[in-house]
Amino acid sequence: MREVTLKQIAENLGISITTVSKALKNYSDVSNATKERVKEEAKRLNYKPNVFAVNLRTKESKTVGLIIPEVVHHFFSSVVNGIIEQAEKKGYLVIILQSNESYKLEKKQIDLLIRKRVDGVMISLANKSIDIAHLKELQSHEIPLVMFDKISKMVNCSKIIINDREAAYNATKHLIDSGCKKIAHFRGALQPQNSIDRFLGYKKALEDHGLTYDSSMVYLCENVDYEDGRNAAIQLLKDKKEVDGIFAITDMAAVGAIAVFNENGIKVPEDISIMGFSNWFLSQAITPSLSTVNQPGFEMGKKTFKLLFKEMKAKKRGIHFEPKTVVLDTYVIKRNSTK
Amino acid sequence: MREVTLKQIAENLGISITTVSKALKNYSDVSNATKERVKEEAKRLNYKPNVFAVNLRTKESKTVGLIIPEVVHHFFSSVVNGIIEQAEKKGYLVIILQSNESYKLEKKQIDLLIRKRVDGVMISLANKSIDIAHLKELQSHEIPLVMFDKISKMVNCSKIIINDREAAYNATKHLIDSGCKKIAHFRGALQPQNSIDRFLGYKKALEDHGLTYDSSMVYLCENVDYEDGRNAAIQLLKDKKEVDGIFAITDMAAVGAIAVFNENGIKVPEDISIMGFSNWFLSQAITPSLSTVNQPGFEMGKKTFKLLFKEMKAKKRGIHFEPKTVVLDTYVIKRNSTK
DNA sequence: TTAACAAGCGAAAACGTTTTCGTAAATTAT
DNA sequence: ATAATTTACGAAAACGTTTTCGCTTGTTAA
Repeated sequence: MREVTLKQIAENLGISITTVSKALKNYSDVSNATKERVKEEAKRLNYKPNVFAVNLRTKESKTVGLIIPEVVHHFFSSVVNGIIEQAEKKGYLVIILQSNESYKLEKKQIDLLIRKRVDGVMISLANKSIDIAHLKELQSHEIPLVMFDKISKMVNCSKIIINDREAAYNATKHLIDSGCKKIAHFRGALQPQNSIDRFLGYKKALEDHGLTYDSSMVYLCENVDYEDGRNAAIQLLKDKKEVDGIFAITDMAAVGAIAVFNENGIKVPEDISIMGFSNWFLSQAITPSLSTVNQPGFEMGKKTFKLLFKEMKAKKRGIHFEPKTVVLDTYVIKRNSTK
Repeated sequence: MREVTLKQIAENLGISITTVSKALKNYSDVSNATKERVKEEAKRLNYKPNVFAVNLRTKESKTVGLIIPEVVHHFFSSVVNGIIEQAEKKGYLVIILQSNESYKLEKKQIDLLIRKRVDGVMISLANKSIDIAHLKELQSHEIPLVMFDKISKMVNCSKIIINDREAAYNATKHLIDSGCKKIAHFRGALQPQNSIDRFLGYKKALEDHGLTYDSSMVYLCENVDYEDGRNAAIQLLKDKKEVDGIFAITDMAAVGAIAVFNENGIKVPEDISIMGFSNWFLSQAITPSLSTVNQPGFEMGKKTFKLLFKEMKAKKRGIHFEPKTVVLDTYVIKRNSTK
């Protein structure tokens, strides 16, 4: 049973391959009668164009690449969801790669995508990605690039982000408004822009509201996960700081902290208020439910692909595309971990 | 700036395209001297083979498809993680599609993957997939197929599963061993095999240990999520059943139930023991931490790709591959939601 | 009546690789 | 010395499309 090709159809109908190809693509120099005959035969034989040949001819793969730090992560999987949904609508498939927060791996995967000749790339940077040579390399191949969430200001491309600084400011302000005077911050690693921005938002909020910033109130959560949150909370208890509020860089870290306080008979929010970040879907399921900042992952994914699509389309038509930066809205969600 | 091709290299070196191609692939009928010259020039020009042409010629894409019910799901994202890691090691890229638990979408996506001429497909079925015509279609195109987790016995292909029935049996037995006499079950939808198997394991465990099975003790959780777990628990309270143990089909449902009991002053595990299923990574973070059954997602992903790889290799060599079914181990994890 | 034009179709090149087969030169065996 | 074999290379076909350009017809305008 051979694969059915244009040639096959052409022979069956006694016409040329050219005409068959044109008929299927509704070229105007094919008569309606022939078009119908061709389409019917194509359907009868269950013809499916050989994408390998189409790719070679048209020089596009109708495939895009996506690189994220980790797949097993609620926020990123939400983004993935938004991206593949939107991509499928436009007839694109998505190849997903994981950098595991490693620069070396990220570099390797960019190279993989270049070799694969994807039509575009979306990326959220690994924490350890200082160098951006690999992204420049990508751009030198004229492959459209869009960055989201964890971006680098050094790369000239479209970006979809939230205003981390403002969001963190509002989160901290929420703690202040609810009466907190001594607010600690569980911050993320030192490199990532969003970790820096959230820290700055926290600091600015304190300063704007007459609270003095104290660097000893800032605890480092390198991996911003549950375990880090636990450790930071334990350290905070050891330090015997007078703290009545914590702004944690992620919901996971916040949940870890809550667990430690629960175990030690410290009441949340009576003794200490806790604010998370991301609105992870189960932050409402823990006890007490977690106040947090909504971070719209699904929306970010949709928007990211949409922008990439526009850029790919512009490139195909040979017109210049000026990179855009889109800032998505966030808002504070008050639950029971704050007063 | 033109793309660099074999032709380019050949012209630079004054030799034929054939020889260049062979040199890069270490054919034995090219002298070492020429090989070195070619490789050096290739490196100098940063030559990258045009995959479109390679695909067309070799009839393979070095790409595999993966269809899962949902991306935003801890278990599935763990599987994805295992799959893409393993695939990358073997030089394959992974296209991920989401069926959203819809048969229609699943069918459409199988069709997409056929058109894309992927070298193999991995799938975990949507709940509503009764019909398997689309999978037969896939197989008629001689595309290797491996199913995992949510499988259909009607399809003759390799499968990676856990023994849901046995795992559920052990989970229920754990409740019985800890002294529970009246054990309810929060079951999943009626179609999926693993939902059926977990129910059967629960039932068998009761019967084997002198407890009578009572169908009114079985609550339906269609989507097996947090909300469903809450609703089932609320219904159970309304029913005023004398229940001292619950075996929930997923950790999510279990967590939902715990939340309801917490809110109603019912003590877990003193008043009622709760057993989950999956070992979702934060089931140890809630209060009380959740006893559950470990479901090895990452391992399942790795194993799934490995098996697919074997089958693809066999196909390439034209040798028959006999489908295998691999059953992965599970074990009960005792935490604080059971006595 | 001839010139101009439109409609409908096909030949052929091109995309860049892989692989089969042929052949000339160099080497070894007789 | 010739015959047999090995070594190293290249011509050319093939993979299945897309698209340009040219060639017939038949139709309309002058």
